[in-house]
Amino acid sequence: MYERKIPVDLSCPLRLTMTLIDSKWKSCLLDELRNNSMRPSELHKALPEATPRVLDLQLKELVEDGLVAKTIYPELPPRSEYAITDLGRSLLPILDAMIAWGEANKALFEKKFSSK
Amino acid sequence: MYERKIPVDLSCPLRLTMTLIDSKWKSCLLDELRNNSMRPSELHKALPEATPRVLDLQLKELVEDGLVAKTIYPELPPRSEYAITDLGRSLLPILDAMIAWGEANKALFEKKFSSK
DNA sequence: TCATATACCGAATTATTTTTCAGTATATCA
DNA sequence: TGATATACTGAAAAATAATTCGGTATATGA
Repeated sequence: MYERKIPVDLSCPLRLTMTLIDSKWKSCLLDELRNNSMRPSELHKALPEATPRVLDLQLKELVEDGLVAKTIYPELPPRSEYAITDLGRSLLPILDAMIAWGEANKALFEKKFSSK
Repeated sequence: MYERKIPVDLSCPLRLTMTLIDSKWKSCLLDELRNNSMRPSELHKALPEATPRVLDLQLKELVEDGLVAKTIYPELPPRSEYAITDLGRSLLPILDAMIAWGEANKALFEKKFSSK
């Protein structure tokens, strides 16, 4: 796994919160898990633009950070499930606010980003 | 300026909102500007860990995205000021929620990130 | 036996962001 | 004159994140 060379600054609570969720798919993963536990293959179906690899990597970090819990069922073929934790759930109001903001302002940015 | 090769997906309002603020210093810049317009040198004093270069680059993007407005005073030595716009201000409740979350959960992550 | 589904992992490559460094310009002040 | 402060820029390098590809394992069912 990648070892950071420049340490994250924790003295800024904003940076701390951002650090936990600002990877490409983390916020979407938390949003998907808000209602149900899901298996990796289901998450991939729900977020088809993400490669299974990146979901796997980011789920692992979410688990490390305590926002998501992983359960492995010792079956074959293998089965595992990811569930949001209470800590992860406590971020949902923030995600909800971002979703609402994005919906309210979507039109403003559609043109702008089409070229980006 | 860097030209994106992989386009940003706008169909997800969460991704849209994240995209606008998830650079290293953008959220901190918006937070600094909430009460007063500030000059680049003042912002650098307020965020001493950020290089002037990166603040400059990210301010430019915030201006492009309409979250911050720039005023240039035709004086010498040169003076310019950055102010948060109404659109930028509408993100502050989200930042406030992130700040509150970060403060509430800071202790949990202090050890974890000391090695990261 | 062979293909399938499932979850996972390693490593190389590519994409993106941030840092670093060396500049530009110009009035003011010592 | 020469140092200073201010805002800004270009370009290369370094750091970080994401993508791509190929491989592991194993029971089940054809």
